[in-house]
Amino acid sequence: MSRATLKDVAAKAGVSYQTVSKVLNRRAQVSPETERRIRHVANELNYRPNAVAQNLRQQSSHLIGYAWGSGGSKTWRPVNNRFLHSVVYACEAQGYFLTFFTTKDESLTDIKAYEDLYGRRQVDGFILENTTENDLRIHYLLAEKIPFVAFGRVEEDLDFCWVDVDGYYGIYCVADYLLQRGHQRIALISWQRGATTRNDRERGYYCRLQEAGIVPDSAWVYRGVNEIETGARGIIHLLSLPQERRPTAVVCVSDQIAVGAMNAAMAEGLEVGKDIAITGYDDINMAQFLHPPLTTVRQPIDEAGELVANMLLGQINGTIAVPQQVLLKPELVIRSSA
Amino acid sequence: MSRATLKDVAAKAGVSYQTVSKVLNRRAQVSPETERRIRHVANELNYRPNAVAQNLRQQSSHLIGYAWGSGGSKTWRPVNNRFLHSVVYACEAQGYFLTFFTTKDESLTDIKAYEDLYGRRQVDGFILENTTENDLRIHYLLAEKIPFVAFGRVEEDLDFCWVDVDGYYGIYCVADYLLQRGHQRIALISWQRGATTRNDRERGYYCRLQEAGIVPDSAWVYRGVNEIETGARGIIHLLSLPQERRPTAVVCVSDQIAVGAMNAAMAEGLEVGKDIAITGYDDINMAQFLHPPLTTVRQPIDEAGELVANMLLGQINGTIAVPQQVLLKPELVIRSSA
DNA sequence: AACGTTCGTGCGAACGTTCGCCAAGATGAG
DNA sequence: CTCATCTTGGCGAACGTTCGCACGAACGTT
Repeated sequence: MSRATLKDVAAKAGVSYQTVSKVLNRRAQVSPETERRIRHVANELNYRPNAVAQNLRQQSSHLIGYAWGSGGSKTWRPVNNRFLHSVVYACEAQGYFLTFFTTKDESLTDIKAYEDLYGRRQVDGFILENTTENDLRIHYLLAEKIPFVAFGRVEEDLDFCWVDVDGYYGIYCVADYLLQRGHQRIALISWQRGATTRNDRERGYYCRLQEAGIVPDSAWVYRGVNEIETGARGIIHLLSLPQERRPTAVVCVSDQIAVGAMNAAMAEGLEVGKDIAITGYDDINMAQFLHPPLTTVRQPIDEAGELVANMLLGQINGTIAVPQQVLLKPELVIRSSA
Repeated sequence: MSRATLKDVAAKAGVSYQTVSKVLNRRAQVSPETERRIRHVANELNYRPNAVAQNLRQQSSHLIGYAWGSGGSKTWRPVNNRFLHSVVYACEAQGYFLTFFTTKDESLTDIKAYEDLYGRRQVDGFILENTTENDLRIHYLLAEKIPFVAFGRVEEDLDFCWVDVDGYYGIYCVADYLLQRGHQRIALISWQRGATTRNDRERGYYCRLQEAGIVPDSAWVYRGVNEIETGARGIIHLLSLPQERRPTAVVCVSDQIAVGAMNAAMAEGLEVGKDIAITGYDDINMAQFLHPPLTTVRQPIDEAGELVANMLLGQINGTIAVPQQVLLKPELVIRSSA
């Protein structure tokens, strides 16, 4: 049960409870004998400091907020498992925990939730994800000087803490690799929305092609939502082009899209990796088990999560200078789909 | 900033701070005039009760613990997004939040983490997932009378709170459907491990076949880990059987396995849904976008999450009698793969 | 006019910590 | 033998709430 409090320990050890506190926090000189006795009793009673009381005293909840968007209870946005796990792990190492909260709108920009949580001191800071252009949250949190770190920068000229992965570089590498493999007509299946990330990755494509002296056919770029079907539709569209304009390689901005593209290409009788090259982005678990295994881009997600967490905790504890920004480089993973 | 406390509001409204508290908690008769004044000032100062102080006073952290297993920082187990979201949502409706913590071993049975968290009163209870036979956590939590609810029952004869989905019924329905469609030689690709869930689903298969007077060929059951490749290996194995023993339908215990099975079958030149029937279990997002769309079993995950959360909160608040057990029925989703 | 009742508030205490200051007793130097 | 210093530990206060009890005033009842 561990109902024992400082007073219980103190009573049994014959000292004042404040002394017990000091001993257990190693900030008191007491005689070795007393210390031994106190520790012994604490151990015997299985004493554990009450975290809530500590939090009150220390004016900190030791909790980090992370929004989980949803419109009503119905829809929800999947969270990035891998990222979150490394955040949780890093937080815990410093005595903090991550707590989820839901926002009314799916886009996470429901300011009231943030205001309330921080106003009530339920959390010491926030981790933002899925940031958008003109993100209300960023403006609000900056204005209120509430600690936060975003995973994903925005194009605006705001000076705040973020960690991001260089999508420009990732797609640039993909295009570079495809060019090296002799491809000349390279297509892109991208998103319609998702401003920052989208623009970033598309720039990687355009830049590398331009450097190679290739002017992309406007029909080579197909856009849709981030779903498997978009990949399939993209392929159908691309294969409908006349022979001489038809691409031999297709760059997809996500593995999900690539899966659809591969399926559709196979359905059209093409052998992926031979008749047509297809690449993805993210290196999802499934990527290596697909047929053929998918050439894709792996983001250093674990590292990103750890950085985000430590940056936020540093900010909260005042041990780092803010703002800080970190741009990580992703890595090309070559398999046989391209 | 919202630094205002009860005392600030009280001072400005010319009453004692305890009165402010009572008014705001609606548990005091005060004159309408005083109430109006207090509310006005509270609003003006943007007062929010300090959650940590409330928690200390109320002897409750209003936090629910949820373990995220990992061996070191490297590996991690994906969490069930859908389930978690509905848990978070239901908790929040009652003023509780969900917090993650990591356990040393992947199997989540690191008792120390639970002991410590509850001992320090950092959480009011736990939600268990991925329960195993002879689950140390269940034994420990029961013995210590720590509130918890498990998503997933175990076969042992322990009386605790759980919510589960009837895997027996799910697979039974699948087999039933396949029989109706005229299949006689029905195979099963299952897990090697995962005692309770596995046994449950397998029973559904065996029972329905037995009821139909079919004695399953022992070669019809293939087992492996829960990965795409297992499905592929299973199909290779099944197709290697002589014509008259070769199954015309394959029941997979997860969509992941089914994906592998479908890929392999297609690679062998079979048309899935026509030459061979393949079914999955889970109805993952991707299922409807596969080629052909996958016939599978959908679990009422949202409902399960909500039930788990409410059962736990009821237990914590002492408003429900424990233990309670709920077994939910899954639903067959017919598409064209079978 | 004396006496319960209800209403509207105030007040003390408690939840379990941490932190700084102060007081004995022991120790050493002059 | 006295005075400064160090060691050891006690004590009060504070963090921001909630809750029960008490108390004066107003009110209605005998």
